Amino acid sequence: MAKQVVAETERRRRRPTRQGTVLSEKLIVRTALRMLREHGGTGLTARRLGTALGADPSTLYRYFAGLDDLTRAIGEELMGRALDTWTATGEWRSDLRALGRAIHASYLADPQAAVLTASRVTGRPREIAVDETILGILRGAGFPDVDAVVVYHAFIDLTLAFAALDAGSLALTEQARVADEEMWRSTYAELPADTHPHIAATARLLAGRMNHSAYPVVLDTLLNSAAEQLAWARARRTPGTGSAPNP
Amino acid sequence: MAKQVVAETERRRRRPTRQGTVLSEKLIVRTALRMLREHGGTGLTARRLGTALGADPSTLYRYFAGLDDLTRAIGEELMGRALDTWTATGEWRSDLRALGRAIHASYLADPQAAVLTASRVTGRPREIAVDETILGILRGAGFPDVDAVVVYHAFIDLTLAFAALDAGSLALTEQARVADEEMWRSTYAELPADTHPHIAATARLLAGRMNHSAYPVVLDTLLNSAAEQLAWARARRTPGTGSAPNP
DNA sequence: CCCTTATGCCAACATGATTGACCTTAACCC
DNA sequence: GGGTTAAGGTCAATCATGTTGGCATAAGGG
Repeated sequence: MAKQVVAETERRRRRPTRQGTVLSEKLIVRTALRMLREHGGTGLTARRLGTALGADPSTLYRYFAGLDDLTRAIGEELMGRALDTWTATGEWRSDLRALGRAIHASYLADPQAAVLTASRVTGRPREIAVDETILGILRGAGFPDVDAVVVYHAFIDLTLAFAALDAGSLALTEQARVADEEMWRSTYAELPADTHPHIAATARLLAGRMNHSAYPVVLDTLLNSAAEQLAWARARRTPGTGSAPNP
Repeated sequence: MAKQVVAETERRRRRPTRQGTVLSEKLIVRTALRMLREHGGTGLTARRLGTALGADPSTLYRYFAGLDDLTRAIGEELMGRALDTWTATGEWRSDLRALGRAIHASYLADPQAAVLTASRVTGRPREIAVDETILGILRGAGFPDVDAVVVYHAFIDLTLAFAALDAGSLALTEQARVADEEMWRSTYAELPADTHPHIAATARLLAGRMNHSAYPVVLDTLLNSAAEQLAWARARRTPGTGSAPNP
C-alpha cells in the first residue's frame, strides 16, 4: 500500500481507474467538496469518496497520507479561492476589508468544508500567500512591524474564527435546520417575561438579527481601531506635525 | 433499548452498575470531560466512556439520545462553569469584559471539549442564562434595544468564535504539537526573504505573538466601539447636554 | 519491445455508533 | 414484608468507518 505519498508535481504515470476516470489531487479535492455539499458534514467518507470517483477507497491513500491530510488540502483550496477573487487597490483599509470578506465568503460558500478546516493550519502555499499578503498590506501602509504583527494576528484569527462559527450554523441549518430553528422558536421565543425579561423584551429584534453574521460589524471595528493606531504611530514618528489623533 | 430518554429530574431508580458505580447525567458529563482531557479530541467514544464508568456502552443511551446529545450537555457544563466564576459589579463595561473572558477561559480550560461544542447551540438553561445576563447588562446600561441586540450579537459570537479557534490550537498543541510547531518552524520561519519578504521580516515577532490569543485585544476594541455608540445614543436622547462623541 | 514500478484493486482488520432482546432489581402499593 | 412493574442495567449483533498488506497491471523510459 501507500508507504509514501508521491508529490503531485512528480506524478508521472496516470493510470485510469476501472471506471475510466483519471485521478489527480485537484479532482479528489473538488469531489470531496461536492460530497460535503451534498451529503452534509459527516458525508465525507473514504468509501463514499471512492465510489464517487469510481475508484477503490484505498486508492486515496496514494494521494493523501490519510483523511486528515485530505482535509488540509480542502482548506488550502478554500484559501486559494478567496485569494483568486480578491484584487489589490493600494488602499490598505479597503484592501483588508475586501480580503477578509473574501475569505469569510469563500468559507461560507462551502460551510461543511469550512467547519472541518477553518481551525486547521495547513502550511500550504496558498495559505502562506494570504499571510504574506496581509503583512504586506500592513507594512506597506506604514504600520511599524510590531503593530503590523498585532493587527495581522487579530485580523486573521478574527476572520477564521467567524468563518468557522458562521459556517457552523450554516452547516447545521442545512443539516438539522428543523431541530435548530425549532429550538429557537420553541425555547427562546417562548421564555416568559417574568423569568427572562430581557430576552422576552428583545425576542423579535433577536430573531431578525441572529440570522446575519456579526463579522462585518466586528471587522470594521477592528479596522477603525487599527487606523487610529496607525495615525498615532505616524504622529510619533513626525512630531510637531499635528496633535495625536482620537485617543 | 432506549426508546426514550428519561429526564434527569424524573429519574427514580438508580441501579448500580455491575462494577458498583451509580450513574447520573452529571457523572457521565464529567467523566466525558476527563476522557477528552486525557485522550484528546477523538478520545471520547461510547466504548471508552462506558468502560471508564464501569458500565456497558449501551447504558449511555439510557441517559442521552446519542453522542450528539451528550456533546450538547458538555457544552452546557462549560457555559455553567463560566457563569459560576463570574460576579456582577454594576459597571457594564467591566462586567462584559469579565464575562467574556470567563467564557473564553472556561472553554480553553477544556480545549478538546470546547472544539466539539463551541459552535453548537444547546438551548439548555445555563446557556440561556448567559444570554439573559448579557442582554440585561446592556439594557441596564442604557443601550436602546436595537443597539443592545447588535452588541449582544457581536459579543457572544465573537467570544464563542475565539473560544473555538483558540481551543482548536490548544487541542492540537496537545494532540499533535510536534507536527504543528514543526510546521511553523520548518515552513514559516524558513521562508526566503526574496519570495516572502514580509513574513521573513516579521518572523521573530510572529513567533512571539501567535502563541497568545487575539481575543482580549478584539474584545476591548468591540467594547470601546460600543461605549461610543452608547454615548451617541444618550446624547441623542438628551439633546443640548453636550456635543456628540467621537463620530 | 521489455522491464520496472507507480498506481489501482481486493480482502481483511480493528474500532466506531447504535439497536433489539433480555434480565435484574429498585420502588411502589397493599 | 411480599408481589408487581418497568427502569435501567447487560449482551450480542449489525453495519459503517479508516486504514493496511498483498497483488496485479499498464505506463512509459530504455
